[in-house]
Amino acid sequence: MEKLQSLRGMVDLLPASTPLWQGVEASAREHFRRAGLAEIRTPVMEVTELFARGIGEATDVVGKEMYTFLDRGERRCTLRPEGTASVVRAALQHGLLSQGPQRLWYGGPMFRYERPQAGRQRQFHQIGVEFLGFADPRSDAEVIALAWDLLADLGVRGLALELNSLGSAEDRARYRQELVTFLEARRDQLDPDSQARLATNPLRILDSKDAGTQALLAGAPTLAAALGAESRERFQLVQESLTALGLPFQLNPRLVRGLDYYSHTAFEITSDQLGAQATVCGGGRYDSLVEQLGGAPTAAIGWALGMERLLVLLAQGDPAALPTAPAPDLYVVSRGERAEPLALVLARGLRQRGLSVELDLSASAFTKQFKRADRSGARWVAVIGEGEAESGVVLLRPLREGTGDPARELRLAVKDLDGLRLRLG
RNA sequence: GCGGGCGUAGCCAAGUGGUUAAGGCAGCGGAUUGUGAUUCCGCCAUUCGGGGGUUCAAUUCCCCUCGCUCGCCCCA
Repeated sequence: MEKLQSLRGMVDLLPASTPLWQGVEASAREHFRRAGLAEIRTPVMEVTELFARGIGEATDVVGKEMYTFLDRGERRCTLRPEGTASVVRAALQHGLLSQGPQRLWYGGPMFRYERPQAGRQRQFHQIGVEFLGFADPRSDAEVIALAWDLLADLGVRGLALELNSLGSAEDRARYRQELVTFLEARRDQLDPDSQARLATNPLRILDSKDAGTQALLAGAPTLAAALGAESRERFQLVQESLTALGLPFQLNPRLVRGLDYYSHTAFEITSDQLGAQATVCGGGRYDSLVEQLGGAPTAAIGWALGMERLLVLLAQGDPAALPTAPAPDLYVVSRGERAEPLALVLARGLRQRGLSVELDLSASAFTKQFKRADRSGARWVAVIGEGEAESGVVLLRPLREGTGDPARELRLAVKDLDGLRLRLG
């Protein structure tokens, strides 16, 4: 029989790595708590139209990367490829925005049908932030600082913050026209990918990696020059706020980002330690999305952070700084017909009092049980053998500090759970 | 979707066209039926990702396929 395996690009997170995930999640939660964000959880599946309309038909994500299928009711469904569209949909559906601006965060799996490679899986995980109803340039800085501080707090080094402004929808449309006019005249000098994008998504040509295309772009009209006075001033204010916060950023005029809904501020936090997929966190302003999805015009900005990519960076840092699985407070060994039930009761009683207790269920020789006790990393081992069962007294021996010192061993009544709890705490 | 590299046990890994596929780690059992270092002994791949072909004979050569991996595209 063929071995059953997980689907391509869908990876298991094994016990060895879950403490690290939990550590990152806990840290993110704490940062969000301090900044007054509320968590929102949306379904991993939505009607396809949400993404088609929200992200943009011409984008690669919608065009070729979505997991889309018909359910039993013939509805066209899609596994979410990103979080923003769902969050906006949920906010509109439940009238959240009529209660005022929303500072939200979310986390969870996203799905894109792509060829897996370093830092990219088909099911991957994002933590994201969406500020709905905030137009002030300071909100851009606040949102970006949230990502930056979280990453810094996690100990990630060597990050760069890249920043650009895509201008208003009108600026973009005007620039798009200028760019297309310029490039159409030089179409044959473009690489094939860029030629195709000329019709579908011309701004994306700006961050083409093709050397010839980049050379050509050196003489092209720039996005920065196409920004209207208002957009320019706004971008200036964002930069001033970032500077006031001490965030070092680099202007990257070629930073465009693939999703249609971005406007004004666009940013990425990148690392040169990630291989081809350098972006750990990306985001920007999307002032037109809420309206596009049927709501009132609402300014908004957010970002998403790739968990897998972040973990790659953490793994490159100091291993000792990473969270590992916690050791139990106590390991209980027992042997004998009368002892074993007592050990079971003891373990449960101490757990009910808040201790973490691992119970040896092997019924093997004490030597074996002690080896396991030692390897468990527990601070104490509790021993119940025939003698202890007879007298109703459990032997507690320290396994870490004070180990080997008979004076540090304790003997307490098995039934005195509160007393045991106190000594073991 | 396209290109490169790689698939021998849970992990690392040697190996050869020819009887029983090294070794290490981990695991399990025992030496030690009341005590955790170390050490010692034993067990742990009817099989070399899967299928087909060549051959007297294939893990080894050929083809296909699947998977992993790196890159392109794109994104977190």
